[in-house]
Amino acid sequence: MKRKPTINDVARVAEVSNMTVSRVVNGRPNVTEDTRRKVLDAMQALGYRPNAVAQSMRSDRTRTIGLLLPDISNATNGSVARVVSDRLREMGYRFLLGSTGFNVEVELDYLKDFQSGVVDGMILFLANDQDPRTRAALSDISVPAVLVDRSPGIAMDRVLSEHTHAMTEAVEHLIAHGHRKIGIIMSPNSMRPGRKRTEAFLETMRRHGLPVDPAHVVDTRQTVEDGYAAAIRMLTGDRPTALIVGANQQVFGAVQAVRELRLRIPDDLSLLGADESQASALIQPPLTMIERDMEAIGEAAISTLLARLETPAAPLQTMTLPSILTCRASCGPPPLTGSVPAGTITKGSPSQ
Amino acid sequence: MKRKPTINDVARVAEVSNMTVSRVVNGRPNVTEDTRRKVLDAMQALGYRPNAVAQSMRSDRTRTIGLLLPDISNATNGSVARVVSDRLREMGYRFLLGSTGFNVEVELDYLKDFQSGVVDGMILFLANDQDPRTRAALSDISVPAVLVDRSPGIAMDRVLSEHTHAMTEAVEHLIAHGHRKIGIIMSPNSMRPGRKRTEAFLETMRRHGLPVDPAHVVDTRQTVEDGYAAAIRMLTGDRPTALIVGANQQVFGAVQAVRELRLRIPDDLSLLGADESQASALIQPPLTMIERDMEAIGEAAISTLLARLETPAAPLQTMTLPSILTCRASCGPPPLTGSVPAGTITKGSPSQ
DNA sequence: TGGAATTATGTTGACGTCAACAAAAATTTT
DNA sequence: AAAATTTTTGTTGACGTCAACATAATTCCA
Repeated sequence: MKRKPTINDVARVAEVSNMTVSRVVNGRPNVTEDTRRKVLDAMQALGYRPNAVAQSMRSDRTRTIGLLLPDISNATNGSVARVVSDRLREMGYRFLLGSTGFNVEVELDYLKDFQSGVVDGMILFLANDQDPRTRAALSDISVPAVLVDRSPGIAMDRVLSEHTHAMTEAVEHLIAHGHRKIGIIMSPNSMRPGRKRTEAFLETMRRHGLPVDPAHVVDTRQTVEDGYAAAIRMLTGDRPTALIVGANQQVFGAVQAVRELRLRIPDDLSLLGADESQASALIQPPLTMIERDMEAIGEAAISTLLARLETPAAPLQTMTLPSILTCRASCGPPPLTGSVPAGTITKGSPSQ
Repeated sequence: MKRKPTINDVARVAEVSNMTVSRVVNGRPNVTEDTRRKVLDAMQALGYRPNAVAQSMRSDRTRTIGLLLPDISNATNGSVARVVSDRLREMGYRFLLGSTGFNVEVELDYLKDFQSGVVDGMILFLANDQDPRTRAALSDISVPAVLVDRSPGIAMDRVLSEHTHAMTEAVEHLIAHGHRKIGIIMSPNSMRPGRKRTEAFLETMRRHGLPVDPAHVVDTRQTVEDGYAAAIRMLTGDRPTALIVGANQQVFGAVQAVRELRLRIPDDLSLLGADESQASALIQPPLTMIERDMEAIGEAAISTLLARLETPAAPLQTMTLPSILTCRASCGPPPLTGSVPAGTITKGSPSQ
């Protein structure tokens, strides 16, 4: 593994100046076919590759984008990463990844690091858009950045998901099935999806005059384990007849909890999930879910960012992408026995 | 978003030389507490961050590692990426990701790109270790690299999985249950796991004197769709009584196929999967699987690579990590009716 | 207190590339 | 064939940092 040849080495071998080599490398005009040949031969002979670091140094552009995600091992994040990777490669960009583990300190580290000149721009799926340190870091950022589904109240380019409609529809779907006691497990308020979805849930329940047991509204970390623990707790004792699990990984934990408690879906419990598109193919019965197209979100983030790099002075942009409720087989009428209050009439359930 | 301050700007403000600033930044000794204070104040005031590109230029080290994976959206790859990300961050490295989509051309592009000085080393989960172009690219690589579970026959640092034992055990597990017609769906021979596992399958069947229907040995791309298609094809008509699905994503497709064909697991078909650790938690019944600790593999790759960076001249290293067969509930005796040839005696099935 | 030893700070140049300008060679024009 | 133009090639310096060396300031000890 010998020293890498530089443009000067090529120049020496080809018996031209380094500038001529540079012209050949960059496909500039005004080089004789003859000279070009000599240079290409020399490059070939030496196995020359332009040094990207030196190029970045000269041009002050790295052709690298940073992507910050809470957890790359999670398939939802993974599909974002894939589309980001693919699109960026097509556009001739490299791609620096940071998996923050939902940890604010780690996130702040990455935000700092990405401002040391290693990336031309960044796409941020933050773990927390409310922490004052994060907000401070965001407000004097020195590199173009696109925020994805977070709203820290700082003027930035953003790609948002619409959460309110879909959650409202989801809750009303359950209500239409006759549910009155509905529980929700959600990611923390420090993330926009959890915030918006919980808000929409509470608001919809309120509008329908349905009481919400505080013990049936849980926000917790976005992991299988926490989803499991929350579901176990909520489903033992005075349990709801329907459960909304609003964050991707948590769905898996909740399903596991339901199985262990020997509850049948949807006979004993209606389960309504969110975001984890693979789950629907795997879990029996297929889950009714609030879904969003993570790949489209990734694409939107990239095109927003690349547009920004192209036109730094353009006005800030916010794109909003929909969430949709996809009905499958995990929701039905509540069980007639058990915790349904006497006197309640189960309304005819709509076709699922 | 103003021009980024340089070390010289800090020097001017602090009324010292740039070298003094450099010393402060890098925590070098021989700086008066007084001067250090002045410099730190100036850095603070200007919001100075050292330019990583210039540092790389100077030191010829980027503190960045490249990771090449077939598909980052896949949870198995994702968990590798996570551990790589975490460990590298701890060690003060950045992390450049390439998701190749199982595409050799893309892979070659990345291999070239990663040799332009943007990374200090790379970890390679190649899509193909047999393609002559890939092998050529690997044999005159100019950056330290660790190959993960690939063996192109080129002397390199490697982290391998042991496949033969686990697959042999898996096949014998099925044989002990009484299966004689066993099918296998596997990733292509261009990847070591597919190669080794198929070999072990065939060898074990041979040793037990069991015939193998060529239509029951399929290798195909490592996707849900291809796993589904292969399973549908194999399970209609003269189907095996047990099916081994040896590549992670394919398992999901196969399960879907089994459900659509209304086959019960394990009553109608024994199913034995591999690698997809999350599947066991999600799929009912829990699948008996050949498993390996992808995080350990990721850790091993990193420590091998970092050791190489530390000691470039050390002898090449190969680490081998185990696969283990974990029995759950998806394998049982073959159905008595149907395709079991007359006269065959089903042997007592061992406790699963 | 003066000179040696130590500590603090500064100056120069190089990493590899390429823009900007400069010079040389080839081509066209008159 | 000399001048003007165009095309090809070359030279210099700067991007930001820091090692190596150089110098200035301080401390130490006889």
